[in-house]
Amino acid sequence: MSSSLTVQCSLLPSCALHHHDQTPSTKAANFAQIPSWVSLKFTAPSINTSQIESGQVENVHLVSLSKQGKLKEARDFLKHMNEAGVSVSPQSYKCLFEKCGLMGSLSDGKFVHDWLRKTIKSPPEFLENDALQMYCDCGSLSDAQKMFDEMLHKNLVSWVIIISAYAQKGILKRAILMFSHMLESGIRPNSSIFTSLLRSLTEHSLLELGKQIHSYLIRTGMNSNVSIDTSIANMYVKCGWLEGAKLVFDRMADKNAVVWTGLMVGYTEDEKLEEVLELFAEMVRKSVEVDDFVFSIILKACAGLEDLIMGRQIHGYSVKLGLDSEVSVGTPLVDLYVKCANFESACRAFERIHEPNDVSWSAIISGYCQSGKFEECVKIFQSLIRKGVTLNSFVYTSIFQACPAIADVNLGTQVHADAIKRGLVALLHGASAMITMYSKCGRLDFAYRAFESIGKPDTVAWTSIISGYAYHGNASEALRLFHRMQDSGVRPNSVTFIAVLTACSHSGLVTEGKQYLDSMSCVYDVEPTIDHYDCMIDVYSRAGLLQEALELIKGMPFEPDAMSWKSLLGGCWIHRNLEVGKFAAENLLQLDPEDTASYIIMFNLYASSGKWEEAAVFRRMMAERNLRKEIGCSWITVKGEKHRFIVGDQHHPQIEQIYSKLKELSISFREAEDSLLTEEDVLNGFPERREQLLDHSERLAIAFGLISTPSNVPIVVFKNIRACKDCHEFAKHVSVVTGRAIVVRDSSRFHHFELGECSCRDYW
DNA sequence: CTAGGGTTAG
Repeated sequence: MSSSLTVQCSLLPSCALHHHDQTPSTKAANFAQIPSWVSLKFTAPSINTSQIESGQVENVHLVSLSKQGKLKEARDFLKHMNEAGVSVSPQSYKCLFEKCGLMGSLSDGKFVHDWLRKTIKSPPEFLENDALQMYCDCGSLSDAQKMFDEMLHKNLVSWVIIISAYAQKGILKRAILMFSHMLESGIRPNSSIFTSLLRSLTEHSLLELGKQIHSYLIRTGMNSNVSIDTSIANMYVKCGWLEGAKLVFDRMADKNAVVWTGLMVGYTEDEKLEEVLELFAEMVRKSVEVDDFVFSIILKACAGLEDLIMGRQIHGYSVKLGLDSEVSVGTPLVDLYVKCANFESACRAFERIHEPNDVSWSAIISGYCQSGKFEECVKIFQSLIRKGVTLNSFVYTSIFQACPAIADVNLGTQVHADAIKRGLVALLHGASAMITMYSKCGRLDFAYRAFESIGKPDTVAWTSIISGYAYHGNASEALRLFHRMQDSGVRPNSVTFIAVLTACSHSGLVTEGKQYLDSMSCVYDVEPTIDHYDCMIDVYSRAGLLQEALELIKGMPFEPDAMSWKSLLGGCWIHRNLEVGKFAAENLLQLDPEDTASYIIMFNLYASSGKWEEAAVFRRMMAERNLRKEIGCSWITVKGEKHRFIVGDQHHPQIEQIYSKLKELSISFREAEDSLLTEEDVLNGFPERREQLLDHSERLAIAFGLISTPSNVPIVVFKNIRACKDCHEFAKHVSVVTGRAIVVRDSSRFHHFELGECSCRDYW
């Protein structure tokens, strides 16, 4: 232990913590191992004390506490150090101020500042500036201004801090006023103050101030300096004035890779990705030295364009320069291959990275998620947690997406708890993914609580919860939320309307649906797309208004796509309309011959009107085209363990009890007489002869739930395909005779069965 | 000075 302590101490001065990290880095974890009872009078004989300055261990511990964000403990420890006569190093103060600012803890920051003033008569100027920065970071400009006014030794940095703070807060007049005060007070601005100042101008509203600074620099002849011009160009990029940036850029005699990168970032943000490729080509032509930053941005552009060919060329170039194993190049490479749906290459690129960081991990984990490898995605995440690897909020979003895919709400809840512990849950992107996770895992109640816990939900969060209610078949609540969203001043976007129209469609709200579609453009300023028209076709079709649906298909301002015909076809099946069905299926088969829906519905439409020969054609076509992708199955989680069933399953250890339960339940239940072909039958091989539907996977799972869970909890069953009509009726029946609530999530939505009724009101 | 990862839908 003694030697390791010495090593850790020597790490201290150079150990910089990444500012964006919310969690301790792996290096900081070493400091964290120093116990809080660390001796204040350090006299252990085994330690070679001559190598350790007095107070060094205590200061290491103090830094450790502050880096972990344990500010309360740090305050206590300051007192202990004082009592023990150990002095606090400037480095420790610096760390404390930074962390207080980062965490926005004004009270802790003030305490530390008071402590500093109390214990050191004339603190070094840089510490004063750190305290000033802390007040600004905590958002208290009044405290900052007060301190600034009292400061005896204001230097250039002090001015930059306060002026930047006003600029960032959008208090421009004050920032400019302070700037002129600075000039009056005889401070001679050097180029670094301008680069710092310009760096703080990061949004459109600060463009004017940026222009003023720019013109000041021209007037005083301070431009035409590479670093100043670079800063100006990048300021214009960040303030959204790309043309201005380009003007400055074009006039620069010497251009470094930095300004090229900055400009490419600007074009990327403007979604002008082709131009980014051109700029890169120009860089190569002009033999500008490219660095890893250049690769980051150019690879991002390739990823955005899904241009695998160009991406591979640039990948090759980076290998030639020996840069592909750098995180800054390897990570965007991983993302490029993920976005181009080339998971194998993504893995290879990842393995080349020398020291993957949190960003690299989130890129590869998102890759697992996006290529449907949900189980592996979660396993990797769990192993990273076990190893104590630093992760950030981005990873959680991927995990929240994986949870509903593997239908594991327990896992989702654990991940949620873990994210709370790390203080990563408040970030809005993750919160929306979390709402969706809960709703897709069957816990709309938790989804709503998660939604409520967000202080100011944005459009995406609102859309998540509205979709949740639509998905669970509660249209009125979905629409109520949609209006609440507008009342709170949040504007709907294109996806919000998909959710709203879906809610209408699942509840037969035809008039409302049409009104929403028609008002999108003029009232909400959201242009409808083919997807919205498809939703409306679905509304008409489900409601049995097939002619209206057909007219909309013909009259809409888009060419119908596969979804248009699929929605119509679905309606034809619900309302048994063979004529329109034939027309819809012909079109759907042309646009997407792989979609099994056309075959199954057409088979059933013909079969139900007694035309068995015609029906057989579709069955044969489907068999010939070998359209069986995945096996239809259902599963239920009991005591944390997943039990999976397929049709006619005999493998479960309790299979006898399951079947006898099913027989018992079937006594009073009559199967539908025209027994039809279901998706489950098709996916699991065509049955030659239709027998009882007793052994459909959904029923096996429900029966198992009945015999293995307490009677007061709902039975939650997941299946990977759509519920068949008979099983749907069966579930209703079971909910009556057993009095149990049953929840079934099929491939498209949730069904809540209670006392013989389903929340979908037989629309699905 | 400059970079890389994510959210809502049928």
